[in-house]
Amino acid sequence: MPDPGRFGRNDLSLVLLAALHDREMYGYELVAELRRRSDGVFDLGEGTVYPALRRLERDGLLRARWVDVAGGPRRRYYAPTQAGERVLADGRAEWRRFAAATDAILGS
Amino acid sequence: MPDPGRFGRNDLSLVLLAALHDREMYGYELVAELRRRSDGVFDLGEGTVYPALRRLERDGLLRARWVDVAGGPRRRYYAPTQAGERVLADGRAEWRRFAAATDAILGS
DNA sequence: GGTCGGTACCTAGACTCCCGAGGTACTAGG
DNA sequence: CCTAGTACCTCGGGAGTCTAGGTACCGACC
Repeated sequence: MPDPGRFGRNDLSLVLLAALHDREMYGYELVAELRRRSDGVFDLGEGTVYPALRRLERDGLLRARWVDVAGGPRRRYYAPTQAGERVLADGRAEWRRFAAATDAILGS
Repeated sequence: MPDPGRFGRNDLSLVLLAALHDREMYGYELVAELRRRSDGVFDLGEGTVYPALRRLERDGLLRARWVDVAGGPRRRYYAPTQAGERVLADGRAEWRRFAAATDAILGS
């Protein structure tokens, strides 16, 4: 389980949970989707995303299923579990407080 | 030099630079000031802050000076260098893009 | 046929760095 | 004395990001 309260950590987990909350996706798709939706800011390597997805699965926050695709490699689709949804909700609140605090220090 | 563009990294460095941009401070004071200004969100241990300050100094982003105080331990005051101010300015822009991207994924 | 690029997954290792736990030293108060 | 406060520091663990690779299959191009 991600450790809220640490500094600037686990933002990626939270972003992944949020994206997968909106729509079930597989890793490779997720990378492209995050790049698109973030306007290029989140340009993540696969070596970042795949381990993160497996951690979230290991921690019971995502469930995964393999899907065979004709004419291409099989895909591993991820979606949040109930626990994942809870962590997401908490994480959203946490993020808002963190962002507000950072804004307060950085100035607008 | 902090590496902008990485995910959830070096946020602390940026916050420290910003706080010290507003006013020269020493480490112990900085911890209290960040806690105050962030409404308790940034409750950092000294084991977090002192090494971060030394890293920033090592990288030429902060300059430090010792100040003797009557009736108490001496203090090490920090202020951003010119390079530090540049990194701060870049970091502010970077933070805004990062926060906007995160908000875009998390939803409001 | 061979090569290239795209899709889709994965691991290993380096590196950063946050944080908890401890340690030093001096002051002031009970 | 002993505790609490000020003020600095280091060490080690552990988590997590990223670069750099590797596997495998497909289709297209020359």
